[in-house]
Amino acid sequence: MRMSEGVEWGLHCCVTLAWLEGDGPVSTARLAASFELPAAYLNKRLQALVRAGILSSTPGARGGFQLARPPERITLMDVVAAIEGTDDVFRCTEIRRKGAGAVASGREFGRPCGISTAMRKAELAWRRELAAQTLAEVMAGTPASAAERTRRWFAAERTHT
Amino acid sequence: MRMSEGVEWGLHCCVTLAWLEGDGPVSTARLAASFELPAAYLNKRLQALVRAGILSSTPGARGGFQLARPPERITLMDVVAAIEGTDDVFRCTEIRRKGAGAVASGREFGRPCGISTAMRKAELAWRRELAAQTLAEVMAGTPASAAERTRRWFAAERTHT
DNA sequence: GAGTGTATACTCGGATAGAATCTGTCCGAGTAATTCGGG
DNA sequence: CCCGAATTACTCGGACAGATTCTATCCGAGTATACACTC
Repeated sequence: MRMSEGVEWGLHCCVTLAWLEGDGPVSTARLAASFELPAAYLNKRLQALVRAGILSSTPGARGGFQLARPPERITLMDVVAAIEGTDDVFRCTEIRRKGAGAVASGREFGRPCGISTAMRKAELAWRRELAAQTLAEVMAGTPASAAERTRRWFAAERTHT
Repeated sequence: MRMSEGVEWGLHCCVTLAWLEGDGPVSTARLAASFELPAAYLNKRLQALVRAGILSSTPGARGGFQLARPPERITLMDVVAAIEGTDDVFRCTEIRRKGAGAVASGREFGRPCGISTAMRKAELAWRRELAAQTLAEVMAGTPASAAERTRRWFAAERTHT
């Protein structure tokens, strides 16, 4: 079980877009170049973030992506849900009803099985923790030099293109 | 991202083995039949639980699997770790060092990136919750009729084979 | 200089292909209980 | 009745195949800007 790489990409791109706020939209190609990622594939993930309302995209020349709302109002849960989907990680397939359980009175299965609820409980703790952390808080924990360097890199890119 | 079905299988098998404690080892074939699962594949997962020290296996005729320790001392985390492995779900690939970050002073990357630590924090909450729940507690939440029915099913199997 | 048409630079979405992982099957080797045959 | 060999019923582990998901690429369509060209 592993989380898609797209989550890491999406989070880093959101942080970058936050640092570049006010410079107008940033194209997929430049974002991809800044992390050495495949542009077409990254674009698919950014589109998912747009559908989730985290980014906004502007088509046409000098178009691209920018944050749809301030980083204080974007949680890690938002980004993970947008890219990984909202399905439970543990999916109960109700094997308790098969075989030995097939002869049981249907009434016994009125409530979800204890295993399913226990797993869900742990998963909710994970989601709660993700929802408690905003992009702004994560950004606050990174050195200012990184933000500054990123801004310079994109400014340079813009001129010599 | 989804958890392997083997976790559900493993948990249900552990609960069943706990209910059948004292009846001696239970073979893969009978466990598989009781949930209508493919025996050979289930066996692989049970082996993983043995390697993790959760189950013990006895080879030879009338062999099979049984719990290696009481269900009070088996947590959901134990079972998940045995089957899914102990790798982090979110794996940081350090894309911050690529492209725009390549020119940065190496000193800036002394600490892990904020995104990585934030994701890890959420994951630890998940693991903590899994480790807090024992198999015995999960069993306590299931109706006694299910335990009784399971015991009867296995007793019947044993006689007419 | 204003208006128009064309080129350009993007996003968007689908189709598709390759790689990795998950699920499932099969077989040979090892081990212990059971059964059978000979003394 | 006892001992030993063959049979049986399991686990263990690897090799392998199919299905699903992840990663990646490509292309056509739509849209907005920039540029050039005409009047």
